[in-house]
Amino acid sequence: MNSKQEFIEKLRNSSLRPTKQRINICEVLFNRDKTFHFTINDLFNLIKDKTGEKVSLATVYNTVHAFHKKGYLKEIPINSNQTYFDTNVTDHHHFFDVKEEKLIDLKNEDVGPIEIQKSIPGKKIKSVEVLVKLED
Amino acid sequence: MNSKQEFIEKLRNSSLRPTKQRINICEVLFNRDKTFHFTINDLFNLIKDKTGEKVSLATVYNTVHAFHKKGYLKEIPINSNQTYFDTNVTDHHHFFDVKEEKLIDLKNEDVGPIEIQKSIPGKKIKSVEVLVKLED
DNA sequence: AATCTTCTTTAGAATAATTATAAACAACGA
DNA sequence: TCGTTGTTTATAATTATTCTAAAGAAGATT
Repeated sequence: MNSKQEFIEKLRNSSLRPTKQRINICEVLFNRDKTFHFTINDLFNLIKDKTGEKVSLATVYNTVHAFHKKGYLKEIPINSNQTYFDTNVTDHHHFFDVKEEKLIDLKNEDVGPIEIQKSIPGKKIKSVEVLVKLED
Repeated sequence: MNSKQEFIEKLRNSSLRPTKQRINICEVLFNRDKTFHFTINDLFNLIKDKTGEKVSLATVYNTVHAFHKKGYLKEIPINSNQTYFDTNVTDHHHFFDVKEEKLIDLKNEDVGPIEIQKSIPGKKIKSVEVLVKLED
């Protein structure tokens, strides 16, 4: 359980002023035990449901992008009509249940080490992500 | 170099009638030595440039989706505003140069074998894709 | 070849996710 | 408290993709 104080710190670290709206967003994002996979639309709806207060869609977009930039959220590469984010920002991979359109975390130890034996001059590796698509 | 006859076969295999437009699309997609990574918009513009004939955007979408469904094209999971496809439908992975927004093929042997040591009851693995993001 | 049926193409409209705008408002520091 | 700067919001704009319905082309049948 995170406290409001922690959210305020997180926001300040992200150079964001701790406003009522942003704290509500944090409440939904970070006040949980398990990792949370979501689309902006999921989040937008959950804020209304969980806090009883509405935050404008534009603010949800802005805040999520700011957190993403600061590394408090991870963007998951999937081809979907919506962009998925993850509150688990550690190095890890995903299952994607194509039918249910649901993401499931894969712990790093669930996937053997991945060795990339090719390099591109002048470029370095920023991230290595595995997406395992699931079907019935 | 593929011939028009091969395109016609490909189309028939996909339950598509070989029309002038679709053959032009094939010309741009499959008449090449190297693998081709593209967005619908790339393809749309290339058709005009390479064949001198315009094909409507709707037809490009329809045909690409039909080929994708039949396995003649692969969709690459990336978070981008546009969907990327690949003419290389063999099992392989990708570099994505974030700055240039460009894809580069990774041969399967460039990436060690990937072992997934977790399973979800009732689901089976459809695909395993590695995306390596590159930065400067 | 003429005809009929079915599939295809097309322009344009509709949809949906995301981003931009600019005015009202809130947080912060002096 | 006041002034500055950052923030929220509704709404408009943008962009990728899908839908629609009418005109046209392909394939089968005679």
